[in-house]
Amino acid sequence: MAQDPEVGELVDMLGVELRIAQILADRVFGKFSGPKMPPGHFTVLSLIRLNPGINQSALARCMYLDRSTMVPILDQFENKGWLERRIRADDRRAHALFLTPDGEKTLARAESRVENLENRISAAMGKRKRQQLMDLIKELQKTLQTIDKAP
Amino acid sequence: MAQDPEVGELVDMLGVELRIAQILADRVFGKFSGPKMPPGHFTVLSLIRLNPGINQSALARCMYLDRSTMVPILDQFENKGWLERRIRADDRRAHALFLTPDGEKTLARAESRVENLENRISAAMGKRKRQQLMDLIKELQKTLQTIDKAP
DNA sequence: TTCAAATTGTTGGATATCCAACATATTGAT
DNA sequence: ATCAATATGTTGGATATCCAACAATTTGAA
Repeated sequence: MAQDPEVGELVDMLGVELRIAQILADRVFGKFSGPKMPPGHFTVLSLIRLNPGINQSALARCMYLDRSTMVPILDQFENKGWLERRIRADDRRAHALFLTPDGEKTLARAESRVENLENRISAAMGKRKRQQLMDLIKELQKTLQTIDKAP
Repeated sequence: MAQDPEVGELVDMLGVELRIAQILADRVFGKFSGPKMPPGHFTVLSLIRLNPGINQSALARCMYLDRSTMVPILDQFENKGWLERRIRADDRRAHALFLTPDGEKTLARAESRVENLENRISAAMGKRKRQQLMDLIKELQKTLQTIDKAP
């Protein structure tokens, strides 16, 4: 069978390479975290633990997702008993989010697998390069936000 | 209003940052390429131009998408008159893909907008850093593939 | 104070993606 | 030469995501 062409040699776009890297990262992450914990879901739990009482809109904003996307994710988590939605006394529109002990436990388990994965990446690429990549991705994020705001 | 927390300071995961960078890249790309040309679509046209006669499965593989995902995209493009599917004489299962002159023109127009965007990124980050980022993303891709194959 | 504007969570409709299953066609092992 | 295994394109069902619209609530300006 003839080899497939490699997109990387054909198209010089950061967006294209980012997409492929993310597909691969999600795939590998799935194997490490078990099939029950997609990567976005892990982030949701982490953010709630680190910002107890955060509301749904703020959570969506800091993950760059739509408010409405968060609803079914949180429904699932509530059904599994991983979090609680409490209506805030000072703003009865908003739901304050808190992890339950079960949610904490689930997050902790997933977290150790994630660390395991990041360690393997560090081992393969070198800690220094991994950090360099992380820094450059964040710089790209800032650059893109600037371009986005200034049309 | 209180500021939203920043996910970057809370979770140290390449996958999370990749996802955010890609969301921002897609958003900015949309403004540059017009609403009619999502980023994945641009890649499809590029790949067909650079590999005339490529079949749908090979195209999907080198974009890391499922075969079935390609079908509606190619349907759209065929309806717009941007490409042709020709059944191959030597393998009557496969459809060989070719751009029409209209497809070539559409791709060329999108391409110049993409270059424009990549140039703005280079200008903001510096050519050198942009290239460094590109190289590191590709290295991460290879690393993830290695980890994926060796469980 | 009042009332228009903005915010929050939600629903419904659209699109993109995956996976499993299928018919057709090709390949390869025996 | 046969026939099981594989590859191709497609469909249908599931999930994730976006956007637009909505009711309830809060905020802010006149």
